[in-house]
Amino acid sequence: MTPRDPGPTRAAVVAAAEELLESGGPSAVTLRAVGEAAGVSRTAPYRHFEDKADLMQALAARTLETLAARIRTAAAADGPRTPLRRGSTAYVRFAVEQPHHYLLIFGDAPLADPRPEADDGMLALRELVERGQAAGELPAAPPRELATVLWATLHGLAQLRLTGHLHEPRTVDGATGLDGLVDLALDSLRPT
Amino acid sequence: MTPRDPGPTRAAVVAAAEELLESGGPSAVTLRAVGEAAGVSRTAPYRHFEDKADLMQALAARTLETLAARIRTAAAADGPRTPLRRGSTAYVRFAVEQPHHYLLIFGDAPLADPRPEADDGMLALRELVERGQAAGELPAAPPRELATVLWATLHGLAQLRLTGHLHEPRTVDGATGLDGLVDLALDSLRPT
DNA sequence: ACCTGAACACCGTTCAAGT
DNA sequence: ACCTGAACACCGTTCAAGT
Repeated sequence: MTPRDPGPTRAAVVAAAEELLESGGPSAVTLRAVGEAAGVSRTAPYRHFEDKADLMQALAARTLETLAARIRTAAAADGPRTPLRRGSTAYVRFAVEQPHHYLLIFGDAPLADPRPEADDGMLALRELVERGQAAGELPAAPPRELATVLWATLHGLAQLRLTGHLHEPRTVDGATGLDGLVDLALDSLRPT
Repeated sequence: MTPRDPGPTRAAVVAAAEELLESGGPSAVTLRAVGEAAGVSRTAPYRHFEDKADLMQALAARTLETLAARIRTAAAADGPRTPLRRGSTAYVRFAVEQPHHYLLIFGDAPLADPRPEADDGMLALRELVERGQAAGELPAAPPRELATVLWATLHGLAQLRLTGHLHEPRTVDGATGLDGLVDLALDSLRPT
């Protein structure tokens, strides 16, 4: 709580940025607003982050971990559907629930650091694919490439929806909206 | 050529914005730069467009038409591959060739007008799907939803690539990079 | 009707100065 | 080492004034 050592200020800055992003979207995250919400001046963040992009990347790293955890938790849960289907649904649901955070990690803005971890952070999807292949749910294509195709499909559905290009998907096969499209995509991916 | 009637100025503004977008990306498209490049003041565009978003939407509409034409032209061409595969490849190639224009129409920025034409502008993809179904290349799912899934996959591959999240896709089955992933996606979509 | 120049309310970032 | 306040170079947009 004491604003002396670097820890609290840095944590307060990150927390302020995260809250502003969630409540007001990316345009609400200005260093002026962040400083005010964190109780410091608008230039104080420069002592803890190189620039604004560096601060946003710290948020992105946290979000990426949360997304991977959601996928793995959903895949590990019980239920009539397969782990592949539960994990895929969890992906698009996370995007819809946290649109600004999702677009922060996979939106247009080129993250300063094109770190491979981001892709390998999508290792959770690779796990889903390998389980799906073992269960005979998916074609016997190279897992890495097949995971990329699955990622692209889930991301495409989510991003088009969040950006307003895909308006209110209709009910498909009893499932509603995006979930139904995810199921349709997985139904269409047949094993060899 | 005479800068008297509204036509030339408006056309010059659009042309200037288009050139700036292609050469310098979205951050280079400022009304000041547009005005200078068009030979008018920076506030002159306000006589022809409501605001900057309105100007960008005029560019987006043109780009959308170009993309649809590319898909249809590729599908109508001759070659060993099917129309579905040629059209799908043409989609991602357009995105890679014109990254800024592609992200203008399907990127994060919510177009002011969430017009249904954008989706129906993707009617070209719907046509591909219906031809693919008739040829026994695709599952017998509802064409509208299947076209959405195809769109999401192609868009996902393109957008992740353009934003740097998908770096240099490896060679897949002899085809290179993104084209190989498009082929893999279509290979995995099996008819019932 | 179209255009201009100054002005306004914002940004991110830099830097000399303080503790 | 950390923080501050003023300053700089940008934005989009508005508006009174000109032709």
